[in-house]
Amino acid sequence: MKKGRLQQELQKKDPFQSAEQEAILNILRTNDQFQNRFGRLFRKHGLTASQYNVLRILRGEGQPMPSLEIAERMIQVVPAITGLIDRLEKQELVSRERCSDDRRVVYIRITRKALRLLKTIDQPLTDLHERLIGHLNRKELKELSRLLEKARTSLKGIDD
Amino acid sequence: MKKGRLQQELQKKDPFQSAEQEAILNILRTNDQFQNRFGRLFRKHGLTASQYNVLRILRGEGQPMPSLEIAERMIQVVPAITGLIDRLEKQELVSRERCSDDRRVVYIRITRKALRLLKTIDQPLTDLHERLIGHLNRKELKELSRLLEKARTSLKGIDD
DNA sequence: CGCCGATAGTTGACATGTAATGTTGTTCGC
DNA sequence: GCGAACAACATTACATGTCAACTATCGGCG
Repeated sequence: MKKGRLQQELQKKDPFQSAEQEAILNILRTNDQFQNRFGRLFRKHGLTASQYNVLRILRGEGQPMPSLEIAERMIQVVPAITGLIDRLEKQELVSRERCSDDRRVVYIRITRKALRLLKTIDQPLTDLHERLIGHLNRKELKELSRLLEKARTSLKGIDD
Repeated sequence: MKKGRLQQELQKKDPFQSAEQEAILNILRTNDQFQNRFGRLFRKHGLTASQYNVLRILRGEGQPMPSLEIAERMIQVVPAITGLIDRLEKQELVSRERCSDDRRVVYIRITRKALRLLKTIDQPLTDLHERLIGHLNRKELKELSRLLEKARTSLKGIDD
């Protein structure tokens, strides 16, 4: 894919301006396209990607957990969780339970209905994973994970 | 291709049983965290990431282009573009121009104000790229890009 | 000409993400 | 213990992304 003349002038350096930029654009682009596929799969089961993530976290935890802890694991800002839980509750996929010790805390519990739903998604999701990057061999997959993990190490300590 | 029952059983136990899943989660997670940083940077300049992308595409093209072409390059569905352009127009960063040949087509033109704005973002953005993955050496960056590009090749022909 | 299917955009309803602000309920210093 | 700082959520306002359905054109074809 060619870059526009103007852009090349403004960023006079390598063809791609920098290997850094190229790598980052590749991450963003790959993510977008993968997210698209996952979104479609989840939608077929009546969920959105975020909703699925909440449920997956709850199942993984194995017991009710506070909203904030869920938010934390989702790398997301807090306010979004409230509405997310609202909608999941409306579908009877989770329930809210006030903690009696500390009445500020709301525990979120996954329902059996949700567990059944997740079970129907497990296999199609695994298949999708396989189709999306199953053509990379094991060594490539490991290397990809290693590089991405290394990339994220820069995030510690950058506040701005 | 389908995996055997063996893999299915293994799959249920350890969340990271497959290297595929691990790699995909790494992509999603890295993307989230990077997007966060970029979002903050753009916001400081009064833009969102999507808005910046539209402007960057227009600058790269060097001339007015139809809405749908912008949407296409952004991997996004069409309707989102309309609102995006609306808000950019309100900020006087782009202007709409009906094509006289084919009156269905709307050309989007970037304004000088927007070009000036982009110029003030160029350097901070380059710096951010550098901070985010500058700690990977050139060989690693190239390999990362190669793997991600290879990963995306699976997207052709999957309609599901 | 006049109708039909395709194309380019727009609009509406809804889920989500972000920031800023408000509400309770807790805890801690004095 | 009492009041202020704190913590856990909720609420509001706004930008964006998704799908479905609609409008305005365009291009052919009879």
